[in-house]
Amino acid sequence: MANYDIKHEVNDKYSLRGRVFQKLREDILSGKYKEHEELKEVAIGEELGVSRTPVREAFRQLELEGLIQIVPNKGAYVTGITVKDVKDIYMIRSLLEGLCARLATEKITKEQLEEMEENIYLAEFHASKGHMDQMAELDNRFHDILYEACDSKMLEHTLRDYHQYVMRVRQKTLSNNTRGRASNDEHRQIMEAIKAGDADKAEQLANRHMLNAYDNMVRNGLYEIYGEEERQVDSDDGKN
Amino acid sequence: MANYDIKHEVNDKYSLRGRVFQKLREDILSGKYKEHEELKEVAIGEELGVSRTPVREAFRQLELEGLIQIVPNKGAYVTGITVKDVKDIYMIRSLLEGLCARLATEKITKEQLEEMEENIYLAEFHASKGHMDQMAELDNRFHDILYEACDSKMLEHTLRDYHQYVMRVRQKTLSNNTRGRASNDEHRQIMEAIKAGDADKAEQLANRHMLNAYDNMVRNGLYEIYGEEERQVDSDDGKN
DNA sequence: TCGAGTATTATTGTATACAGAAATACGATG
DNA sequence: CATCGTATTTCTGTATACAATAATACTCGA
Repeated sequence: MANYDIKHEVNDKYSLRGRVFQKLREDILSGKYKEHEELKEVAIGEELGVSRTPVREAFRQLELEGLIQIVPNKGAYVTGITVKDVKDIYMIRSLLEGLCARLATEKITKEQLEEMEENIYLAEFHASKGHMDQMAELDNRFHDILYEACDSKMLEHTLRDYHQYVMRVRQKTLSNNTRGRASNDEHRQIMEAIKAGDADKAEQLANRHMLNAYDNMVRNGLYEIYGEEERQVDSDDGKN
Repeated sequence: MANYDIKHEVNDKYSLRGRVFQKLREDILSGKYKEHEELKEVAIGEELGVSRTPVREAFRQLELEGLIQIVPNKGAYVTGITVKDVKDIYMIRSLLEGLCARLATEKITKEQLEEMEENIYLAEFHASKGHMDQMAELDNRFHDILYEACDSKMLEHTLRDYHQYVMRVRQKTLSNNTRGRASNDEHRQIMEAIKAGDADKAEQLANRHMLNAYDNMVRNGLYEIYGEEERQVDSDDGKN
């Protein structure tokens, strides 16, 4: 039987629809389109030089990703992320990253483990140099490896979704160096627990890692700036 | 600021696309379209008396829901659920339903609590009568209330997705009456913990509720029938 | 001046037409 | 008879045309 297990992210990057989808997602995540902004099919289409058809299809996908909301016969609006959403996501991620680490302890391959070690090593280097961009990228990659390593496409998919979602909040403004190092230290601990085959510890550490990231985010001003629950978040400093 | 919080399930049931989407989802979940079966746009369109446009848009949504997989320039294929997927989902749900119950303990409204009590009461009645259809419906509704009650649209959304996903497996073949009653008993315990404001207990009970449902599913033959990991699941008896 | 009702416009929803890719059938050639 | 290449067919991908709906502007009367 054929293996239909194409990498999820592929999403047809060579079709117009795929490109529109990716472009819009990026623009929403990067903040080009503000919360509650209306996206008009023709306008987007003209901007990207395509007709409404691929735009509409991309819209349907973005809606399911939770990035926009389509009101029938009215329009498509960029969904807002509230402070509470972010909090909820970190709660959920805390549990699921824990589970992921637990599963990864059993399933991780030698290659994945090696890439993890390398990732942590590299991150240390960049931390010492203050290269925040690379830090962020390595951080993302670390979690990605973990997601792959758990060997559960369901869990992987969910975690990726959430991870991507909160990246909206992290945006350009990267975390401060202090959290960057602490985060990397936590990565190392998680890695070592996995390496040692201690699933319980790995789970617990991954769990805390998320909660720490959230705490840090809160301390760094998310709540001070956008205090009220209903307020929308524009950016933050949380380092996961 | 307008409240865009439309009910998630609405999905535009009065547009052609919405109807196509729902119909296809139902047909996939009910097993009318088998795993790996190819869905052709024109065929579906003709069957439902609509053009390809709404069908295509529905396809894009179904893909994101994970029910079909679209291969560019080739076609749309019904995705398979492996036994491992089901297992993973129950693991994930166990954690998240626990969290959901915990949150609900704080946030549940009087109306929701009342509906829950009514639900359990009714389910008891139908259990005694052997009305399996109603039991299944009430079971779904119980979890739905819980999802609403946690007051977290992120969590609610994720749980609904998973819930729907495993319903594919449950399909027509409903659980045996024994599990139905046990399940309802567990619902009652969860409800009572929530009512008593005991979040820890509610979490723990909801947690176990999922694991029990999974165990029951396994005992009822899921693994005996479709023993190998890679095998696709057609149906089962798990009662969540 | 205000408001109800209506015309107008803008935008989404759907159907269809056309283009391009993939699968299949077919036939020439060795 | 096998096989490669090419026509044919069947699909999906995209653009456009048309219909329906919602928002807006306008007119007329009180």
